[in-house]
Formats: sequence, C-alpha cells, structure tokens
Amino acid sequence: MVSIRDVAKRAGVAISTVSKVLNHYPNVSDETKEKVHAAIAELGFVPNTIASALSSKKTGRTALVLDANRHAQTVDEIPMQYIIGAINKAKEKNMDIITVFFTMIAEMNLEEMTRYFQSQGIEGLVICDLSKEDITLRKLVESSKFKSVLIDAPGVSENTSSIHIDNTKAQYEVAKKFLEGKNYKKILYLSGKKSGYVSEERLIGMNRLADELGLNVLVRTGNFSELEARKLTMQYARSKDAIICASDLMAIGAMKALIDMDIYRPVCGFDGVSLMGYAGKQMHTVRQDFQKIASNAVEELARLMEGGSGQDIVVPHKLIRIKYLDVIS
Amino acid sequence: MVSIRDVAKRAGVAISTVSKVLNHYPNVSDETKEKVHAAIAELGFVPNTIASALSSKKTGRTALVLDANRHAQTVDEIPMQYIIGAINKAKEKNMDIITVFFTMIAEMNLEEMTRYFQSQGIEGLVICDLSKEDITLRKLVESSKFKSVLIDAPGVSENTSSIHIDNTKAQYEVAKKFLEGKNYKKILYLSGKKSGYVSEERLIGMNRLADELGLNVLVRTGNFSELEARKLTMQYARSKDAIICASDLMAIGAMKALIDMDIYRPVCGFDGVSLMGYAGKQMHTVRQDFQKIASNAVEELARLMEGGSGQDIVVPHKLIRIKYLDVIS
DNA sequence: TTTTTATAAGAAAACGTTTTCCAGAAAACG
DNA sequence: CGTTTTCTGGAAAACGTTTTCTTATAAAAA
Repeated sequence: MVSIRDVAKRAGVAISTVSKVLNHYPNVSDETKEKVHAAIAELGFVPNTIASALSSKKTGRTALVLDANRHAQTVDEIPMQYIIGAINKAKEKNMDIITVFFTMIAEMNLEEMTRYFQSQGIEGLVICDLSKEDITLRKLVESSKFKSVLIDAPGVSENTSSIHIDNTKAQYEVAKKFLEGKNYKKILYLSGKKSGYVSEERLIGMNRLADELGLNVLVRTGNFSELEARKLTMQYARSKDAIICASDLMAIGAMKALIDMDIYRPVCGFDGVSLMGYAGKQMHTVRQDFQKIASNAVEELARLMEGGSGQDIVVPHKLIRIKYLDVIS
Repeated sequence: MVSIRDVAKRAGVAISTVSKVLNHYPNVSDETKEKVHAAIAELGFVPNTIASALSSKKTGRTALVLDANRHAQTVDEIPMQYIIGAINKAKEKNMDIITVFFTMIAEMNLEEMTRYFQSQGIEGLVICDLSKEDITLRKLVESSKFKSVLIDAPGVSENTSSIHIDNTKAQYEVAKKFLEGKNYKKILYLSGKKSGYVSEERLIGMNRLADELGLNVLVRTGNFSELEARKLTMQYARSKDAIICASDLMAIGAMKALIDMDIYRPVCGFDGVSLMGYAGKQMHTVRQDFQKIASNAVEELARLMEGGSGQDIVVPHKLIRIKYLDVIS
C-alpha cells in the first residue's frame, strides 16, 4: 500500500507537508501543492481513513438508526426511502454512514448501546421515529456523546436537531379537504402509535378540525398497522360516515375491511406511499418526500458535526389525491 | 477515553498481555485472563476498532452493493429484504457492513470504484444482481483485492462465492404447475433483463418446459418493469392463452393491462413478493426468501474473509400460490 | 542596516492497538 | 543434577496519519 510517506519522498517534501496539502491547510505554497498532487497522481495514492481517524480522533462515521419492528410489514416502503435518501447524500458528501436496525429499542440498555456505537467509532446519528418509550435511546441522544438528527421526533438541543413535516397542520388540512362539501359528521379516526410523537400531533390536527366543524370523532389506536386498522374498521365503521387514518397502510386496511363488509365509506390517508396505487383506489392523503427528509437529515448531521448547533427543521408536505395511474405511468 | 494501556496498568500486566486476552491468544494463564477481565469491567473499557484496524491491517469492513436503478420502482421490496437480511446478520456477527447504491454501474471506472472501497477500508463485498454489462464491477470482483459474494450471479473463484436459487428449475417447475391440467399452448413469456444472469436461467427453464410440452412461446424482454410488462401485454396478449412472467412486478403489470383490455388470461409470476397480495389476485409464483439469502451471503463472506475459498451455494425455493389473505393475516 | 514579523516547510511525538521477538520460570527429560 | 523444552508474560516496533512545535527564509518595519 502506497502511503503518505511514499508521496512525500516522491515529491521531495516532508510527510507533514503532504498531510497539509491533503487537508487543505493554508500555509503551503502553490508550487509545493502542485508537486504533491503530481506525486499523488503518479503513485495512485489513496489516503488511509483508518490511520487518519486514529490520529485525528475524528472518524466522521455516522449511523442511520431504524426500528426493526417497523419492517415486519414488508410492504412498508418508508424505511427504504429513508435509507436511499440518507445513503445517497452520505456518498455525495463523502460521509460514512452505516444502517442499523434495532429491535426492542424500548428495552435496550444504555451501556450496551453506547458501547456499540463507540466501538464502531460512530460520532453522529440519524434516528428515525424515536418514540416516547425509547427512553434509553433518548438518553443516548441527550448524553452529548453524539450529534443527532431526529426524524419525526422533537428534541432540539446543542447537539440535536429535529426534522419533520408539520403533522398537526397536515392532518388538519387533508381532513378538511377530504370533508369539504360533504356532510359527514360521524368520523372514525384511526390514530398511529400511542406513544408516537407524530401520532399525537396528527391527532391534535384532527381534533382542531373536529372542533371547528362540530364533528363527532371516535379515536382508536391502529398502531400504523394494516391489520389493526382492518379490525377496528370492522368493529366501528358501520355506524360512521367516514374513516380518517393516520397512515396509508391503515387506510388500506380500512378499505379491505369495507370491501369485506360490503359497505361503502370514504377513507382518507396519510403519507402518500405508492403502494396505495396497488389497492386500485382513489384517496385523499398527505404526500411526504421521505427521501428528501432523510437526505436533509444527513446534511443537517454534517452541519452539527462541524460545530453547528441544533435546530428544528420543518419540511413542506403536499396534499394529493392518489390515483391508480400515479404508479402505473 | 480509556485505553488498553489503562487496563494494563490496572491489571498489573503488560499492554501486550491485555491485547492477547482480548484476541483470545492461547498462551495466557487463566489467572491473568481473570485479572484483565476484571480491569476491563471496572474501567468500562471499549476496544478501539480504529486502532486495531490500523495495527492489524484488517478492518473487517464490508459493503452491500446495490444497483440504485432497481429502486426507481419504490414498490420493489426486494432490495429492502436484502438490506435487512444482510445488516442483521452483520450485527449478529459483529461485522461492519455499509450499504452502497451505485447508479450506472455499467459505466463506472475501475480506478474510481477501487479507490472508493479502499479508502473506506472495505475488504469484502456482497453484490446483488451483478449483470453482464457491469464489466467494471466484475473486474473489481476478479481483481482479488476483495472477497466477494455474488447474489444471483455466477463467478466462483478463490475469492468469490455465488449464492442463488436454481432459477432454471424454479421457472420450469412453477410454469409446469401453472399449466398443469390446462390446455394452454400459446404462451407469452415476459423475460427480465437482457443481460441478466437470472433472466437467462429462467428462460432456459421456460424453454425446457416448452420443448417438453410442445408449447408455442413468444419471448419478450420486460426488464423486470411493471410498465414494460403492461405494454407488452397490451401488444401481444390477445392472441395468447396465458402469460408467464419472470417477476411478480411484471405479473402485476400484465394483470393491469388485462383489466384495461377487458380480457382474461391467466398469469404466472416469480419472486413471491407480498406486494402481490395488494393486487387482490391469486397467482402461481416462486417464493424466494430474500432476507435469508442476504443473511447467508454475509455469513459466507465472513467465511471467505477468514480464509475459506469460494463456492457455489444454491438455496431452496418454494412454489406457492399467493392469495389476498397471505398479506392480510 | 538591523530587527521584527510573516510565511513555508520540516521533525517528531502522538493516536491505540497488534505482533514479533525475547527472557525467565517451570516442567520434562536423560 | 544439568540440559532441553514448554509455557507465560513483557518490551518495543510498527501501522499511516495528524498536529504541534521549531526552524529557515523572505518580506516588512524600524
């Protein structure tokens, strides 16, 4: 392996000089830079990140943390969108990001988790859907041993940023549009996770609209699960005018239940996943650009790691009406 | 940061002794081991992988390589299954795996790619769906600079293993079962990528059956794309008795086309993805356990990196009939 | 001209491990 | 009882960088 030492010899300069060129130090003449770059090209030198990390005590390594339970539902395309967005941005910025799935995050212990990240040399985290129950992970984030960006969870501090859409507003808006011009009064609202931040926010949006329009809303927790939503729909839909769901996956569950019950009720979704197109229905929903969100999260993490301090980032959402053709063409 | 040096001091032994304990060297007495372990526990010592990698010249880092173009279709759940399988196995084995997406693999240059992996300290690769056109990546694999495991591509050597189902047999079997007891003679076969190994193998299976049953098979390349399959079905299905597809995604495309054309033709798929359930149809297909395949691939890579030599691994497939309920319950 | 300041480049220690080599003690052997 | 072998543990070099400190030179100020 050709090292910085070989480059130095070839260029006729000191090792430290080569290092300075590599790291864009100011005090090095253009002439020397030239020589060094020539030598690097001639020898095909590739800097050794390992040695660099050891010496500088900075690895620049980061992790994308996902809740493995979310993937029990193989059709959930959101995690993949997060992964694609994060990894591509990381590659673009020459960052080093590994993807980690945790199961039972809620029950994990702090020592273990810290040890895992530390031994991997991880310095920054992008955490997806941290829930209220994940106290250990929350502690880790607050321990100030790592820089973190939370997708869809609050927690801004010196070392932590937060990135999300305005869930309250989005739920309010999509439900309003969905109900526009109709006279639906009795609503079944299928909420997400009990301890999820986004679920709470969306529920607030729903309640706000209910107050405004004088709706009668029955709230049930569907855990973002298609199956749960299906059961709850079976149980409650008959006496309702319409069903509003905190996720598209639950909306699909609701629709399937309605087909099985052989009754019609309009359904409103949330997320704008393309799977929806395969159910062959039309539906109001909120489109989130998950790839973009993850990509922004990585960029924000880079900023934090360069010394910036945490901030709350709200990304825009869109109201759409998903159609069969969205996917096909 | 507490180092091996601190542990040595605390335990009253030499640094090298601690290292030996850490790496399970034989020549160290139980008594000493005990002392060292005690010191490690007391100090909460975490070995520094960076330093270890530098010193031993072994990073143990690996990469999962995916073709980004495949993910243009957000509903394709297969890449995610690969990722989950690979990452979880890596965590279990305490391996270090990063996920990398490449676009335009076919046009990449060798220097660049080698440099990328080398600077990241990557020593092993799991490569998904290497196609015949990806000559650079193929060269990289054969360069013997890395150990590799190829999912769904041939190429066994000292440094390379291959893992896949028996595609020829699977296509033969599923088509046979699909046609069993029917009198379909004129078949439209939608093949995958022109330069894809699996596509070729599946086509061989199809042709074998065609010879055996005296079928009249029209082969068209659908590129594993739903949209392409839809177009081809529109174009050719009317004069055929049945459609056999080299992937479920294409099968869905075909089904949608048939609905649009308002004609009925039975369709046979391949892959067994759960998305199929959302199309609300029944269909013969081949179920592959993609998570398991990726998980095995990582295990195999570990074996290669420990000095084992390459081998060809064939994993079993299942013939199934996907139903609506497969997904719902 | 002399002194001060600014600039460029080099020397060397440090980062936290691994690993080779060596020394000493204990065990085995004749 | 002397000699060889085996077993433990320690010393120190090495891995490829970064970074601090120092020195030499050139430019600026006195």
